[in-house]
This record gives sequence, structure tokens and C-alpha cells, in this order.
Amino acid sequence: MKRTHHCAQLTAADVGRKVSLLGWVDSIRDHGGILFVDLRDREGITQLLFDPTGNPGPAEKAAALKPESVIEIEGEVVARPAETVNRNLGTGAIEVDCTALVIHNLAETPPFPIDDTLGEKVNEDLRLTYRYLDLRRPRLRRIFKLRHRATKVIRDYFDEEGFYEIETPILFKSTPEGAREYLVPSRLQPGHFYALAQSPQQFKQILMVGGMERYYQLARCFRDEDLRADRQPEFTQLDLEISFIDRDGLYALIEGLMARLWKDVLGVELALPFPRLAFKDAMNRFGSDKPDTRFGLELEDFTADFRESGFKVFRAAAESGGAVKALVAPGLADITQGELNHLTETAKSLGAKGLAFIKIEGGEWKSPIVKFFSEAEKAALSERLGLKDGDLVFFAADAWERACTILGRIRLESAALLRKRGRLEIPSGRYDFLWVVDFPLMTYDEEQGRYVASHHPFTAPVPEDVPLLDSDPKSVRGQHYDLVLNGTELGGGSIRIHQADIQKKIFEEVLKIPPEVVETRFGYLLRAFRYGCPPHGGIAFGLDRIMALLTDSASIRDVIAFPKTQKGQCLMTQSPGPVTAKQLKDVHLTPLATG
RNA sequence: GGGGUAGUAGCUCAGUCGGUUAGAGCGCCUGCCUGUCACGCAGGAGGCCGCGGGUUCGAGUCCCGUCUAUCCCGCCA
Repeated sequence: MKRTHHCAQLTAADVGRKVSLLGWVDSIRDHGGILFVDLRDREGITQLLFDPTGNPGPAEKAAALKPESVIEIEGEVVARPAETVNRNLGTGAIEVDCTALVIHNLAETPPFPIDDTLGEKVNEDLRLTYRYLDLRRPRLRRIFKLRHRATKVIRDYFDEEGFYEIETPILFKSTPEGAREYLVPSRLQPGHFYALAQSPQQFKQILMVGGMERYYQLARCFRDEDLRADRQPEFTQLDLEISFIDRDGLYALIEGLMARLWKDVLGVELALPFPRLAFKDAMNRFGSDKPDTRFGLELEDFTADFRESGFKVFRAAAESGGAVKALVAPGLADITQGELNHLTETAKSLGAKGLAFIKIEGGEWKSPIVKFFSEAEKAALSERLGLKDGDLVFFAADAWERACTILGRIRLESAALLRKRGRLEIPSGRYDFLWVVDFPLMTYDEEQGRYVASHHPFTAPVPEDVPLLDSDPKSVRGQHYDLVLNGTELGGGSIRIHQADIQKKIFEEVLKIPPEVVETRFGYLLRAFRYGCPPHGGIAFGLDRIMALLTDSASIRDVIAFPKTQKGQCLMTQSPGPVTAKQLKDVHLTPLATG
């Protein structure tokens, strides 16, 4: 089998050349006598000519072809008649006059069109069932080409920066502190289980203790949690860890990586360095710890203005240490009742009791609550929000973080409504990177009645906040950082604790994990920290999320070759599936009676 | 676990107020066609209206349940 060229290669310069091409039949145009085939391979399309007068054998065979069949041809490159040149095709000036045709695989009719515009609309479950057909669409071919290029750039960059690529175990032990894990029963150790690694976190820290200094990995990770458009049960992390580095060093390293990725993959120059925003400011201004800063619509704080308000709901929030936040959607006073109901439901799903609003129409404030406002309160709103006719104002009054979160969500929804009306434009090709920093090290978990690590328990506190660990844990800031792009969290990491005594204190005294549990789960790590542990830090990125942004994909399923559905199934292979009684017996499992 | 959306021909969809034989475009099959490139022309086949139950003289249409996909909340150290 010889292939002299691929299907995007031949041009007018090749006229007269004898060539051999292999690929898929993209389309057939049978004119009764003469017959054209568009031959497609990974690289492009070349038109084949089957002429019954010149080469009756191949032409007769070609009449039996069906789309998506795999064929091999030999022929001569000929110039197309001037008036039939296809300028939309790189190879449109020529065609191959076929002298031989081998049909390697005559395809059945595909269940859906292999076409970008038509195929995009086809139900995803059908496309996933026949993923190999979906993958033939140009859009997906481009995605996986770009994914390959991106991982190549990543490997080159870290190689130049002195990193080692090191693999860590996927079969790990259960560490119930984090995400729910996939359990793997051990055959050799009856009653014991591995857990599939939810991230290489602990191993990469041990690699630092092991003196590797600079580690990275494109690591497959597993989490048995409910899925979303940006979450799959198995996904790929770009994971790295560095000894002897501080936060600024890490920011510069990662900014260099992103700049290289965007340049080499998309040809886009990113402005460096990325802005940094404290968690508190991100919440106050955007109502999110992963703010989309491509548009304004920032939140304003009116807590002080309503501390003595006649409007009980606002006063109560302000008096009890919460916040009163407001958001203007310019020109959205024409919101429909349905849209407003939807926003209210959204606010309620986040714990709001309702969604207070004011429509400004014809110089009047139309709102169920405005009658409770004093003139001073109205003046404060009017002045600080710069209200104009046609504007719509939303309010949230609640505990600070909840009030921010609610309005943050309303901000995104309002932006979507404004975009739909053509009143807000977010240019495609705009990439707003930013670092979110100064996260609280702990947050108090009402359900468990104790503090839990906001990021993970290995995050080092900001040095000047260490004295507060005992007195006021919730105001201790962690040396944690998230990289956010256009409202998506690309990744996060931290400078780690590298001293056994501080790590033990965090586990036992702050997080209140019983010492014996600390010993079984993390004993080996604490032990390692006692034998010369370098200061270190790292970060991990969702490679799938990065690829989704680089390829403008709505879901990471588009950038994963064989993704799973929201119920965690692979529709093509029908996994997960049942196993035999013997298999269960081998791993010492007995099924529970169900139903 | 909860909320939203969708499910009608192979695909994408339409289907009025509950009414007679459920339609369209693409695809598929047959025939014709020697310069097309979304080739064209003529003809044809193709339906458990996701599934189950209910209301009704009558259900694709209304009600209840259920399944699947998807979006979101919870969850994701």
C-alpha cells in the first residue's frame, strides 16, 4: 500500500504527476458518465475524476461507492478546466484522473451526517454512540490536532524550564477528605481497596522531598462526583510542583506557559503579567471567585446606607453583619416577566428569599420595595449607581458571601440577557486571564460543625497570618491562587506547608481530625516532611478546560476523544457493565440484594 | 437528592382548539444525466409519535408515572 500524497497537498504545480491517495469518500457526484469523488483524509480534500471513456474499469467500480467508504486510488494529477476551478479548496485547481481504484472498506450509510454544520445539531447521545464517525468531522479533527499541539507546547516549555515529567500511581489509597473516589477492590488483600487517584497531590509533594525539584505531569485524575459540562469522571490535569519557589515565581512561570500556549496554538499574544485580584475583592465586585471580567456590571455595596433603613429585609441583613449589594443592568428595564421569574428562581436556588429589583421607566422607579426607601437611600442609590432611564437594578441582602454569590449569578444572567438583546458585546478572541489570590485558608462548615480547608489541607498560611491560626482561624489567608480565564477556573494551587509540626497542627488542632486518623491517612507524608523537606509549591490545571477555551467548545466532552455522559456512561462501549459472580468472588465482594 | 429543557421517519424539525390517511428538508433506494463540487431531474420506500398507565366517543396533542440525553443547584479537600 503506497500513499504518495495526502489530500491537502496537490496543487497546479503537480500536474502530470502520477500519485496514489488513500482516504474516505466524502461525497460522490455521479453524472451518469463522468463521476466525481471528493476524497478526504486527515489533512483535507482532493477531487477524484472517474472517466468511463479514459479508464472504464475504475469508473465502473466507482459507481458502486458509498459515502464514508475507504478507498485507495492511483491516477494522474490534471488541471481542471479553468471555469471549474474550486476556489474554496486548496486543491481546487486540480483533480486526480483515476487509473486504479481499490475499495478497502465499503461503508454502510452513517446514522447521521458527517458534516460540521449538520452534524453539530445531531443529538449528542447518537454522536457519542458512534464517536468514531463524529471524530471524522473537521471540527473534531481540528480540536484533537490542537490538543496534540498544546500538549507538545507544554512538554517543550517545561523541558526548557528544567522540569522532569514523572508518572505517579493511579492506584492509590482512599483519602476520604476530598472528592468521592472510585474504589478498586484488592484481590490479593481481601477486604482492602485502592482508590483511583483524584489528583497526584501527595505524590508530587513527596517527589519534592525526594529531591526532584521540578516535576510536571499530564495526569489522568478520577472523581466520582456528579458531572457537568466542564466535569468528567476521568479528566486530565496539567500538574506541577516546584521546590524553592514563592508565589511570584510561580505566577511568572505560569504566565510564561499560557503566553506560549496561546501564541503557538492560536497565534494570540497575551498581555503579561496577569492582573491579581484578592478573593474578597473578586466577591465584592463580581460576586464570584472566578470572575468574568470581560464586561462591567460590577456589584456595589450599600450595607452602610441601609443599616437604619425602614426596609426591614435590608436593615436585618446589615445589622446582623451581612451585606446589602446592588447591581445595575443598564437598559434591561424591558425584561420580560418570564425572564424575571427565571432570575428570581435562580436567586432562590442559591438561598435567597426573593430577588428585589427596581425598574427605571419614564422617570419612575417601578418596584414593589421602593416605597420602603427613604429619600436619602434613594439618593445614595441614584448617585452611586448612576441610574438612567431604562435601567434595571437588582438587590441581594444576606450574609456577605451569599449576597455576593447571588448577585454574581444574577450578573452573569443579566449579561446573557443583554447580549441576547444586542446591548452587550463580548468580542470573540478576548482572553481575560487573572489570578485570584488571598483566599481564606479555612471556611467553617455548618454541617460538620468544624473548619474545613478551603483548598486542601496542605496549603501554607500567609506568614503574617500564622499567629491567627489559634485565635481567629477564618481570617487566616492561605498562600493559594487560582488562575481564571473568562469566568472559568483553569486551575489552582498553593505554596505548601513543608514543616511536619505545622502540617500536624493544621490537621489536628484546626481541622480537628483525630490524631489516629491523621496517622493512618497522612502519617507517611508527615514522616517524609521530617527528613529534609524543601519549601515547595505547585499548581494543577484542567487540561480539558484549557482545551475547551482554546477551541471555543461549550463542553469539555468536545475535547475528550471518548467522553462519558452525565450519568457516567460510555455510550459507545456500554460501560460500566455487569461482571460475573466469579469476578466478584475473586475480589472478595458479595453483591447486596437490591430492590 | 432537587429544579429546568428536550425526546415525532436514518438525521434535523413542523404538527393549529383533542378529530378523519402524522408532514417537510436532508439522507436512503430505483431510473435518467459527461464538468460537478450542498450536482441536477423523475419516481419510491421509510413511523411503537421514548416507554407505561390514565382521562375521553376519540390522545402525537391533556394528566400521572417512568426512561434517556442535556443544562443548573447540591456535590467537586
